[in-house]
Amino acid sequence: MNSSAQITATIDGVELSIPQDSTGFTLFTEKSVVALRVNGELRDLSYTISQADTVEPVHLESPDGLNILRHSAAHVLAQAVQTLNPEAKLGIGPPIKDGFYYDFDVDKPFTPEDLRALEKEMDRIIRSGQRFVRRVTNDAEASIELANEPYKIELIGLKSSTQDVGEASAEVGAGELTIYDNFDVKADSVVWKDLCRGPHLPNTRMIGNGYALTRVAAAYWRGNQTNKQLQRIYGTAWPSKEQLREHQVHLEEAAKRDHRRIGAELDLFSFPEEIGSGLAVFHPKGGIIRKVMEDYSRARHEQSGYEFVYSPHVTKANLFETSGHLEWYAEGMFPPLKLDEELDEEGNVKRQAQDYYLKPMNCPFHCLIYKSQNRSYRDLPLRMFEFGTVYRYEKSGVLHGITRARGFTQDDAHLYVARESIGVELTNVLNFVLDLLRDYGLTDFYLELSTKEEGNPKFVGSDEIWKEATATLAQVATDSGLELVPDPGGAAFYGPKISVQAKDAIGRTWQMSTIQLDFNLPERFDLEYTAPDGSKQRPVMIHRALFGSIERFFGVLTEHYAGHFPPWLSPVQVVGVPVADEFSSYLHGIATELRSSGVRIQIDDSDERMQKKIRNHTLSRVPYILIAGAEDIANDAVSFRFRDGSQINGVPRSEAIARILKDIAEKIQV
RNA sequence: GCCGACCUGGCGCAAUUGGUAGCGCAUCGCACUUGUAAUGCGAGGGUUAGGGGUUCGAGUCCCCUGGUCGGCUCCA
Repeated sequence: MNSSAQITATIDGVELSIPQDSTGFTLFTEKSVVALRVNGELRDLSYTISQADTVEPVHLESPDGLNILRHSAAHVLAQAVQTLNPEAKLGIGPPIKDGFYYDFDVDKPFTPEDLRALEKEMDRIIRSGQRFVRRVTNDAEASIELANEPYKIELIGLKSSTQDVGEASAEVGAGELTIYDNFDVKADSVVWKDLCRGPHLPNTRMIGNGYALTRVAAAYWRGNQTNKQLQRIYGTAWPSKEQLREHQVHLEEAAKRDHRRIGAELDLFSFPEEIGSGLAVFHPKGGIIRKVMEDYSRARHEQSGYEFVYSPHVTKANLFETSGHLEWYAEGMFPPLKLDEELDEEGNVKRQAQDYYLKPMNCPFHCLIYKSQNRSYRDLPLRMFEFGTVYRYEKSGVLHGITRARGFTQDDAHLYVARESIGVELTNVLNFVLDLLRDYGLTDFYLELSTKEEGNPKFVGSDEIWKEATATLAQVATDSGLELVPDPGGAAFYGPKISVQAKDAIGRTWQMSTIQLDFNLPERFDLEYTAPDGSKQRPVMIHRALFGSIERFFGVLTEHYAGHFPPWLSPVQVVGVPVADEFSSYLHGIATELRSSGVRIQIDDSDERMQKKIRNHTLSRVPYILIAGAEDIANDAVSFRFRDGSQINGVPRSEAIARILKDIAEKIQV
């Protein structure tokens, strides 16, 4: 056998001489390599290496590898759908976090039974070991070949017109237009094909059994509300069945922590249908948690130089005309109340109605407070804080328990600062925010910096001030030492912002606090202060919410702790369980002592058995159960039982009391 | 707002092809007086989210309204 000509390429970081017809298959024989990265581009394993290429293997377990796995699974799903329903038209089918989806235009929506049938068909396709074969085509040929796929034709058109194809980049992305053929070796023929940029796994068999179809939902074609709705099937896919199972366990864990479920279980809050969608009432237990949160927040704000203000829930339209909300936020507001209209006998308007609106935001009110007197540079920074209840007419489909509601209370503050002190003030605010979040038990953060989109005329304020403010925000963020993720173009039209993203106990990320600069409202309200040189200057406003909304933060904490609130937040901090009735007066004595220090303690002297009491109070997440019987009393002691079932027996009474008080005071989780 | 699924005593669930609402927990009463996750017995409680329709008959079928859930879109 002749040795073929050699070429030189960098393979996995090493420069090697390799046969000139080398492909990923010949270079990497480990089964875990599913694709290649050639000169930075993802390629199929079958890609032929050229002279001077830099080639790296893509392992199945890597982020790229997982995406390829999931993308290939999406293809198999689409093939299964068209096998079972040849009339189904293909939309797009990209990989997403943990899985994939594929959109279809079908006459009848899919049912859960359809999903089971589709999984069966997918299994068959996977087991049949079809090869994914890449084929380069062109607009004209592809259009003929895919004449029955109107959505794909549209994508081809978009690609050639170089429009932004958004999520559809998985199908037609940059570069050549390609089709992937599914080649069935046994049948010796192409059994299915899809317009796709690739790359794919070499073979359907590699998808294995670590996948599942999860749900169906409608989705607008190309994400545009004015387009037709397609039926979307979501799936999840993993390198192994075990990893799939792990993922499912994680979802179950998340479901167990769902604040809507825990809120009902622990009797924290509810959404009575009589009140209306997205409007919650807090029950006594939820009320305690909320009050403690608010009290602590107030105390901290007080220490940090904030002044407390209050504003009404309704206002005449005029205020929101000045602020601009009616111009650009009207659809997020409840419709106006029309007041004081008077008609004469003929029904003609004698006196025109006044429109009043429920406030969707507090800032305009605070601007009026600012304006209530002439301000000096000596007054700045002026920090106004309010637990301001706002009402927003969220679309019915977006409501989600207490984290996305129609009425909620923001821990809102507006800081009016001189331009030159923005940096100092922002640093203070960010430190304040992080410090307070840590007190509530969130410790894992990163920051997101949302900046102006260059060249977009919607942004108000001079380039100069944007530049300066953005640089200041970036500096402050960098100084915090936290990871900073840029969000270019994500700024509001009126100013850049930093948002704090917090990870919860099971690794989910929640957007928490936002710190937002505003060049717009000071302008609209014509806010001024007198500078040392006697000139009138315009302050900059910083909007800042720490919890975002108390309700939302409450929901996040509920999920973070899975209802096991730390003692300082627990509605009932201690329950005393006597072994028998005769011991309850001893526990009442301890309760009196604890209660005088503000501890929320109850003695359960109902006539249930003590085992039952322990079960009940454990299920209701009481941090400390104090048990006392003859033994304990003899030693002037008490026995602790914790939520996890662990216990410490015979703790001297004074020690027990000291421990409880200390844990509460230091906000320790138990 | 759009698509789909769903709504049965306080909570979680059940009720063959439409045949006239059951269970567990919780609640109340009685007994038991207990050492670490459910003591026993008994009782009360729903006309099936609200309204309309089809039918001899509707929790089951159809329509409208409200609400919930999963997505889409939205969350300056």
